[in-house]
Amino acid sequence: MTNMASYSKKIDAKWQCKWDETGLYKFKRERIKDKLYCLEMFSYPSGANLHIGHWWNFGLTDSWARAKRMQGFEVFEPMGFDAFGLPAENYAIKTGIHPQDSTMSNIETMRKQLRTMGAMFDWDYEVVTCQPDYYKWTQWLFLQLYKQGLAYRKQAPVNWCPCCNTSLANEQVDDGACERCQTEVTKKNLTQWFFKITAYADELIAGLEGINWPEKTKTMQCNWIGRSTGAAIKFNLLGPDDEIRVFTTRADTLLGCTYVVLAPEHRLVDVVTVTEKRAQVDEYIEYVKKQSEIDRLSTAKEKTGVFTGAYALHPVTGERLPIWIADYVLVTYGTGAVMAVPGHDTRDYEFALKYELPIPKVIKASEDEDGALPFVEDGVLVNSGQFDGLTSEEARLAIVEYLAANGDQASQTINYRLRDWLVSRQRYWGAPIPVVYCDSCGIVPVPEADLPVLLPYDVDFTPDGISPLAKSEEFIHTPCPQCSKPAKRDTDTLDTFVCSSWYFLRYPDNRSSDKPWDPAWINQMLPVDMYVGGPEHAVMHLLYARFITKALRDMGYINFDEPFKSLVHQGIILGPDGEKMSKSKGNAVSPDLYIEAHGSDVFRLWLLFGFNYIEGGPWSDDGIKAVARFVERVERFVDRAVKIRHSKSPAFGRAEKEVNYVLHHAIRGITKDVEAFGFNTCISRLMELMNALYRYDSEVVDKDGKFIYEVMSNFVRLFAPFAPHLAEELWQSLGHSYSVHDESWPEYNEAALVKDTIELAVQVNGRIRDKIEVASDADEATIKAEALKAEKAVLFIEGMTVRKIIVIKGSLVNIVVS
RNA sequence: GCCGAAGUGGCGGAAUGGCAGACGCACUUGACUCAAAAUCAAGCGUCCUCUGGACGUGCCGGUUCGAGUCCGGCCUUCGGCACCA
Repeated sequence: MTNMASYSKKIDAKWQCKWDETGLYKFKRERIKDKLYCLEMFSYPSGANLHIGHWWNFGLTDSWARAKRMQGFEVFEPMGFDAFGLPAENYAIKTGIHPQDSTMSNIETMRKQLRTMGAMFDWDYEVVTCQPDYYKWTQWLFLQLYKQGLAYRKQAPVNWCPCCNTSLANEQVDDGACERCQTEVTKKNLTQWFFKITAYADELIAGLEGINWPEKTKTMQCNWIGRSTGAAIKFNLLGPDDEIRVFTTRADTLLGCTYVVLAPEHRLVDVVTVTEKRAQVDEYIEYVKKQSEIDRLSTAKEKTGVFTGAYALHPVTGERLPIWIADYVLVTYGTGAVMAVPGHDTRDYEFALKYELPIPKVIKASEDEDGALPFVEDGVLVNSGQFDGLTSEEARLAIVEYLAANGDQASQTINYRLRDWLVSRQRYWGAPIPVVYCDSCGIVPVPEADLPVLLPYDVDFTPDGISPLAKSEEFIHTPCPQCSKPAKRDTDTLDTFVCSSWYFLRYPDNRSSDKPWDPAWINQMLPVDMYVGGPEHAVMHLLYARFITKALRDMGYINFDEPFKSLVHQGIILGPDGEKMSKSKGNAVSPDLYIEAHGSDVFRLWLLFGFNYIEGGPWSDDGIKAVARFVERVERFVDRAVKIRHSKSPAFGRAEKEVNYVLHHAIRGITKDVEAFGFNTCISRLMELMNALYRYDSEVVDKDGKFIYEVMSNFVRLFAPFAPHLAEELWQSLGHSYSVHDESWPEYNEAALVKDTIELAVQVNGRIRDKIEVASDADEATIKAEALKAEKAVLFIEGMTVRKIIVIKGSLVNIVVS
């Protein structure tokens, strides 16, 4: 018996040390030509130990990257921390422990824990977003966007989370509630900084074409951007010299417009409302304000509105159209005003019925059909004067053209659902916005030479809706960079999504101190070849990162258009109860006990084997023992292979051929499956190979020990990405030299996959009746003849006429009879 | 309401239009053992008149020699969008 220690976490530690000492996974910059940038979404340093989600994301992606490394790629797999953000600040409010202190100590814990995972992270390239050497460049990024006019400040009603005490970007509002704490958001009028992501709306859609991302994610981004083509049409007011601009995708229904609706918050409401209606209108606006965002957006709710007493003029007929205000028109979409066509829009229809407004029909399904209203599809125009008889499609062009020619009253337009990205946050634990306000000079960006604008340590961050930095006298007061007169700093911090929208650019050049990165180097290292992270970032982070990349490209700092060439979303491992894991629900499962008991590779193997990576599912440890058993089987067989290694080698016979077949079948399968993150089948193939080896050992008396040793060596190579520590140990036990991870990936041999004889199923009329054994190179005629002789098949053929025989090579024969 | 994905044994899950349930878990039986554990071996979709056969991948239909897979219609679950003009 070879004296090998059986696998445990001691083996993990042993090899982790060795890897560190030998710098095994250090990225070799000179091999840039073969680089493969494999990135996992970096994590927020929360206090607790690593959870299953981290393992699932980092550990399994690492297995993918390890396979790639063995296939000859120089893998760049960095790790870092998205360290700014609310949880640390909230924790501080509760406990008095400063975010800086808790974050840095959490990071230390996580670093240690991540090392025990045994991933290939190259810590030389770590980034920590809350450190001045990182956020200096986050601020730099802000200044570049500002210079380009892509960062601007405006007063607007913004989403406000009363619980987080801060404003939120549109993307951070989920069903009218704060994405983070589920508190209902309210509106607040504030002057805030925005990034002009809308300037890239079209390109953000177009860029989706060329990247290897899940279709679902692309669709989500596309929907989020919400591009719709239509027309802008002007309605002059009766009386005041002003106009209402509306956006519509249905200019063809213009002649059916019987009133115009403004959102209650629309600028013109105040202008048009007549004196007699003023009280009613004001009252209505008050009523709307009191509605919650959720109620306001509910489609189920009955629409309400009020007549302003004013009229607009129909751009074609000149007819007087009453101007209403109603809550079903949103100030945030389009122009905040609509032309109401009750005959052909369900919402306008409902509203018109309720307030007894006329509902004419201007579109028919076809010339001779006459359906009920509202009819919302395209059709043929009627009651539309000169436009009668045109199809909707034709009319959309004709009507806009006519109006354009007639005093520039309309134009073709594209409208987007996407809003500019609000980046100001009234919180402490973030990167300060590098801007100074001077009474004489106005908005003055902090000169790049003065960066970083340091986040002060001693700050009262009690949440009261006022930015904590505003309460720091030492922070706010600064001389104006332009005129040196006393001025004040911006007291808001940047949305943490700003930090994470460029970190992948910093990793490869994380020590650069005079510029954020060296463009020549970054242009070689990027784009990221494989990006793996949760589907919850499908719009927010991934859209922001794409936008920032495109903006930086336009400024000449990088030369590529898309940051992430390929993207995979891992599934979510739920609690054993099928609910999302969370501390408060008490269904969180910690990996630690499993690792303590079985070692990190067994835990990793179980994650790989027990679930589908893309789908995830409820946690269960039912099979972890099976995996531990498998590992023991593997260890025992390594001993066995070493023992019989020098037994005499008979001719390479049937039994050896069978084992060889299973080996090459496994190589082929694993090579293909690992590519698509199909890890569970990879482990299955390895189990099959192990089963075949045991079968051989117990059935064959005259063993070919040298061959079995070779097979086992290949097994360990294939095993290495999935059980990195154990594989090193086994590799050593086999007598090979360090390191198995520097070995090349086995290649399969077509010839080994060709068996001497193969079993074919014999079907009669598509139902399996018998099996036959034929030579694998048998021709069709032979196979047909054999099939017709198959005993059990004959019973079903007798007395029938054979119509056709279909032969599927290597699989089956179907005899069609009648 | 619109868009998309999914639905396979008791369980996790496999199946380029070609032998459904690979690989495991759980379970049953046997070997070894004083016994247990471990290990090894066998069985394990349902039903029946059981050396065989019928049925079977959410439901109903279709295409095909052949459908879990393709097409049409439904049901359920999940995800996204939703008074978006």
